[in-house]
Amino acid sequence: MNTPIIVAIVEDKDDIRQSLAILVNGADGFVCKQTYVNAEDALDDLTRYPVDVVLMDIDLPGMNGIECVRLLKPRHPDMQFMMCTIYDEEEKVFEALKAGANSFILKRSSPARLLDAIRELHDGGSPMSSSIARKVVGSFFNVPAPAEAERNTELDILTPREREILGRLSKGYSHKEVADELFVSPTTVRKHIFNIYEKLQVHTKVAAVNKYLNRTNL
Amino acid sequence: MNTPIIVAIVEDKDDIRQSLAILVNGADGFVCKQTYVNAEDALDDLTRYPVDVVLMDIDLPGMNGIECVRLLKPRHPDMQFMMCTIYDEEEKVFEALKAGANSFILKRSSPARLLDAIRELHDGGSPMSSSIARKVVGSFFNVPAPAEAERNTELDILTPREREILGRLSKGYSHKEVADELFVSPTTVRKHIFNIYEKLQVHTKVAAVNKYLNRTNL
DNA sequence: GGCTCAATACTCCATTTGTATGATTTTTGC
DNA sequence: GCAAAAATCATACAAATGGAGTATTGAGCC
Repeated sequence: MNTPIIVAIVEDKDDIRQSLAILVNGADGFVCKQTYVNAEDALDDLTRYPVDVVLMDIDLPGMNGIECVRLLKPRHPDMQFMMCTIYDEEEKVFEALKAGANSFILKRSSPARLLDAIRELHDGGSPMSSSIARKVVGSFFNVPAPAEAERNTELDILTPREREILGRLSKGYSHKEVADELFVSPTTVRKHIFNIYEKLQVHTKVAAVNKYLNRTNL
Repeated sequence: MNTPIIVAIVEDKDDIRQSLAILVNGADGFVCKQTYVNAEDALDDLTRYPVDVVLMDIDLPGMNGIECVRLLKPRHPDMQFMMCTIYDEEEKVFEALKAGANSFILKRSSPARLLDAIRELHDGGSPMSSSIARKVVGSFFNVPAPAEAERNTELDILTPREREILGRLSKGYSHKEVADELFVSPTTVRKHIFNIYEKLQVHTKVAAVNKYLNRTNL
């Protein structure tokens, strides 16, 4: 046995998370030292301390597992994400695939099957529960139009001008730089920003930009 | 065991075809009375006498297995096609999926796995060898493969502590809030942030967070 | 006409942040 | 054990930012 497969678990339910950890740690060739009860913690920690395979629950309090994958995958393309779900909800599956998930299993899968799946995933496969695979396979038959991304309705309450300014803030511009670009006074920009903060219920640039970029609950 | 799953086999190589038939007929709940050595015969016969599941070789003399599926599937939408192939050739996989194939397995799969797969297929699943699934899954996530070479190496030059602080900044925290969370003085946090700015070549929080979140090209 | 809203603009003030310089203690790699 | 890297803290100053109040103009609506 050479180096074990390093596994992380993101699952809010205590019993399930612990069972999974025990299963993984009890098997030869696997080790799991990183478990998380929510996506926020996982995102933060896994960015800094990547692992080989992440077992990610989809339905998490706060940020869901799919969002978490969407943020983590670009940072660590080699990290493999196995989505764990109770039901094979169609939309979720495709959403997760687009976010960069590599594998899908139903929680009712047997322990042996789960371990096999982790190994397969680590070896470059994409193990999937077959009912989920059916949905994916079926999507090819009817040439699906790539669904457009879900918008953030919060931004709708902003005026066009406010969105324009917020967009520039998201690039890291200062008040003055935005003002120069839009040919208005810095005071005006500040007033707009103040109004934006009120509408979005934030108090800092970074928080506002997070909402603008749909990263509301990092 | 109620009604057995009726299986047909389309495979030009005598030894493989016969082994498969023996395997299927020897197992409880399966029966295979229809085997074909080419796509033309299968097309003709299966049109008149449909079965539950068809094990279809892709590389056949004359008409290939994919063409055969393309013609048969519309006539019998409930008939399930399991493509059997030696290599997981990418183009072939997608071509077959579009033709209406439901399942994919590599010929080197174990007999037990094959029988499981047939049963799953009949039960509405789409069992796939995981390396094939990987191709399918990968087709959804269109990151031009920053596999290893051109990763976001910028974050690698940060120390763990710096990444930790940057992570908190990305949530919209102020210097003081970060300091309180990490039990250090605000001065220390500011020093870290300053060092981060130098390494990332930025001068504001928003710009740093953008790099952290890989959003360089807004 | 009167009303509302968006966009523009100003002032004043307190706080936060960015930059610079310097220093001490821990950790880590060889 | 030593040298390098990382983490810690301090002081100081200038710039940027967040917050509050006020005001003018023009567009659209009833």
